[in-house]
Formats: sequence, structure tokens, C-alpha cells
Amino acid sequence: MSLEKDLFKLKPIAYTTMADQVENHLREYIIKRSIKPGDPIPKETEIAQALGVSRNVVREALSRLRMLGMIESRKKRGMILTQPDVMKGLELIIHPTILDEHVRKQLFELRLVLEVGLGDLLFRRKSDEHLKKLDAIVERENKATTQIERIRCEVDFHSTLYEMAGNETLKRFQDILMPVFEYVVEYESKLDHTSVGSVTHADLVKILYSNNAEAYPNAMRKHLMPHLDHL
Amino acid sequence: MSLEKDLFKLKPIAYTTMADQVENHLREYIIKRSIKPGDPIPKETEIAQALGVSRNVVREALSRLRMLGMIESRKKRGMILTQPDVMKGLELIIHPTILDEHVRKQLFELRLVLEVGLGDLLFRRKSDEHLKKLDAIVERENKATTQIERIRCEVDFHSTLYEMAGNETLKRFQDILMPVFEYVVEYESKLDHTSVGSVTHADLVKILYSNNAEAYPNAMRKHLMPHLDHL
DNA sequence: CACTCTTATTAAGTATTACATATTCGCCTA
DNA sequence: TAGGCGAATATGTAATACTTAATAAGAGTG
Repeated sequence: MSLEKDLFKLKPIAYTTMADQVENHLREYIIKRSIKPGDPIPKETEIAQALGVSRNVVREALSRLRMLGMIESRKKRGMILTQPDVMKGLELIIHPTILDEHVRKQLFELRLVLEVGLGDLLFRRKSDEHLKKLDAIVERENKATTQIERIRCEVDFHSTLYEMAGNETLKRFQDILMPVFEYVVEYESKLDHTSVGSVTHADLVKILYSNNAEAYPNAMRKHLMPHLDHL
Repeated sequence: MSLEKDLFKLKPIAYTTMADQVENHLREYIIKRSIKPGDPIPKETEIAQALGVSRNVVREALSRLRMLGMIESRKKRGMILTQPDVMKGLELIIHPTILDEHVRKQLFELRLVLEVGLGDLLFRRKSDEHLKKLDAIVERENKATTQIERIRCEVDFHSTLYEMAGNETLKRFQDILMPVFEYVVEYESKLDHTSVGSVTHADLVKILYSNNAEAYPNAMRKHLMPHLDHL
């Protein structure tokens, strides 16, 4: 019977281990009791006894939360809730993973979207130091003789933009995503950056010096157009 | 001695458990052997023996990777590497966490950046169905009598934009972040959406119907200006 | 010969126990 | 009172035994 087959196919999805359940229990516990960073969490043995499972299982669940930076534990003091880095989870999953082409492309699109939309943060938070830093990079780029040096400038320029945006979470997001885009470098090097009509880094800096926030998005769009056209 | 103090202060940071080390070993193992999704991973006992640690420790490490969706394990078949959802880690850390105001603000900024930069994806991937859906939402919004109904339309409208962008990773990102922004609803309800000069949802739809991609970013900027001004 | 039913094997999931290690606290002594 | 020593405690690690489920192999039957 196909119905029976379907049921069997559903079963493994619904399957949860004790560790999964304990993990969820702990998450609920933290939310419902509205435990704040710094507050203590029950001892392993207490949790095990309360939930009627082995300490081993409890430790697996705790180990997960610890990896995400949600809790910290010291030898006698017990465990405390911590304010986790929201991007930690993303880092853990992206860093060691061989992403397939499809996902990598989506992440690259995400980067393009971010850089076009970055303008308002930049204009509200730009400082003279940042602008000078961009100037220096542009100058370095113009003097560059090798392709490798030019690509390094390219990366530096855009990284500096994220820095300028003054949003730590956003910057962290970018830093995590960056290694994924290394594959782009290959075809990046084949692009003609001096092509007529394309907006250069120097042009972008000029706009940033002005207070013309309206000009930024479309300038960046034109700058990234070679990439955008690949969508 | 202050040097000694410094050393003591450094010690707990450098401290790593066996489980941490095993976790890293496994990550390296996966990368170096360039194991692909679907490929099998050594048995728990084999790993334990190879690294000279207890199976218990190995299970803690594996439990973490399993949570992130990097591996799956079945009773006899052993464990296999899986293609993880890149946003899984983010979901795990954001959902149950009481984020502090500072981080929440940064995530909200991130959302604004995304929506302004979204244009090119939208224009390249819009379909008639999507546009009609937006039309329907705008119409619903105009007929809405209660504030709650209007907010629901607001959420629907912007969610639909992410859907239109045709980027699953981006959409997932948005879905995860959405609950964080509920706090915005409060002061959102105080804003005057009919204020003169502000770009309405209807205006945005009109632009999307056209093929004027240049007009989008600044239109969206104006639409979001009440939020942007809060930066 | 094919086909099903049973059984054995394997690897993950769970439980229990014991011990190591480090940190806190309090007592005790100089 | 200060300082050190030891007890208590909670996490980290190890070892072992058992449970459960899925696969493979083998036996028996049409």
C-alpha cells in the first residue's frame, strides 16, 4: 500500500533523540524563565534527574548550546547563560562546509544586494579616516602592476565599506561570507575593470565625499553591473 | 606579578575540551578528504579509537555537527555527510535568544540595507503572479480598518518582495530575522504612513511594473525613510 | 528457482558508574 | 588577621553494558 509506504517515509523525519528533546527543553526553559546573560543554569545532574534521562544525554544537549556560545561552564561554578554572537552559528556552518554551486551563487547575490543597499549607513557614519583609507586604497590600486595586487585592493576597498557602515553584525556577516567568494576571483580577473562607462572605485569615493546619498545606490549598481549581469 | 595575572587571564580562554578538539578534527577531516554530501563518515568507535578518546566525547562532537545539519546518522548505516542549510546555524542561535537592544538594532539595519539593495534581483525575477500578489496586498491594505490589519499587510508586502527575489537563502534569512523585528511594530504603529511625500506600497508596485530598475533603490529608501532617520 | 520469513550482526542511542580536575569555601593554624 | 590547607562540589573524561533499529545473510517453503 502506498499509504503505508508514505507513513514509513514520514517516520524517520519525526524521529528525535533524547538529546534533541533535552535541547529543546533547555531552550524553552531559558525563554520561559526569561533567564538573562550571566544567570546560572541548573547543574547537569539536576537536569538529568528532572527530565529523567542520563547525564550523558544532557551533556550532549549542553555541548551544542556551548558550541553556539549560548552558555559557558566552569568547573565548580556551574553553567551560566551568555550573550551569544548572533553570527557564530553561521560561521560554524559556513567555514568548513563545501557549499554547492547553487548556494554559493545565492550568497554572492546576497553580497551584491548588501553593497547596493549600504549607502544610508555609509553616509550617516562616514568619517574622515575612513574616506582617507579609501583614497589610499584607490591610489594603491592605480599604482598596482600585478593582477594579484589589484584584486587585493578590490577586496580591501569593499571590506572598508562594510567597516564604514559602523554595524558590527553586518561586518561580521561580510567577514564570514568573504572566503566563499574566493572562487569569484578567477573570473573577476578576466573582467575588464577599466571598461568604458563602468563606475570605478574613485567615482564611488567621490560620491561618498559629497553628501549626495541619492547617487550612491545606482553608482554602486553600475560598479557591480558586470556581476549583476551574470544573474 | 602582572605578567602572571595575565597568564592566568589567558588560560581560561585557551582552554579547550576534548570534545572541542574532536569537533575540529572532524571538520579538518571532512575538508582535507574533501568528503561530499552522501559520503559516509567513520563509526563512532573508530573515531574514538583513532583519536584516543572516549566514545562519549566523540558523541558530543558529533552531536554538535548533527545539530547544524552537517551530518545525519542512522542506526546501522552509520553516519553520512549532508548538505547543510547554511542558515540553520543562524536560526538556532537567534530564535531562542533574548538579544540585547544593540544587536537587535543592528539586525534591523541589516534588513533596511537588504530591502534597498533588493532591486536588481526583483527586476530580473519578477513574475506576473508576484505582481498580482502585491496588488492584492495593497488593495487589502487600503480597505483595512484596524491597525493590526494594516501591520499584517505591511509584513506581507515586504515578505513577498523577498519571495520575488528568487533567492531561497535570502528568503530564509529574512524569515529567521522577522521575529526579531516584532518589537518594531510598536513604534511602527505610531508612524504616520500616509504622511506627505513618503513613497507608498502602491508607488513601489508601480515601479516594479515598469522596467525602471534605476528608480527602485531611492524609492525604497524614501519608503523606509522614517526608519532610516532613526539610525 | 524465487520468495518470504527469521535470525544474526552491526552501529547508533541510552544508562550507569567511577574517577579526574579544578574551583570555591571554610576551617585551622601561625 | 592573614595565609594556607583540605573538604565539598560540579564539570570533564573514561569504561562498560545494554537497547534499538536497520541491514544482511541464511533457512525453509511454495
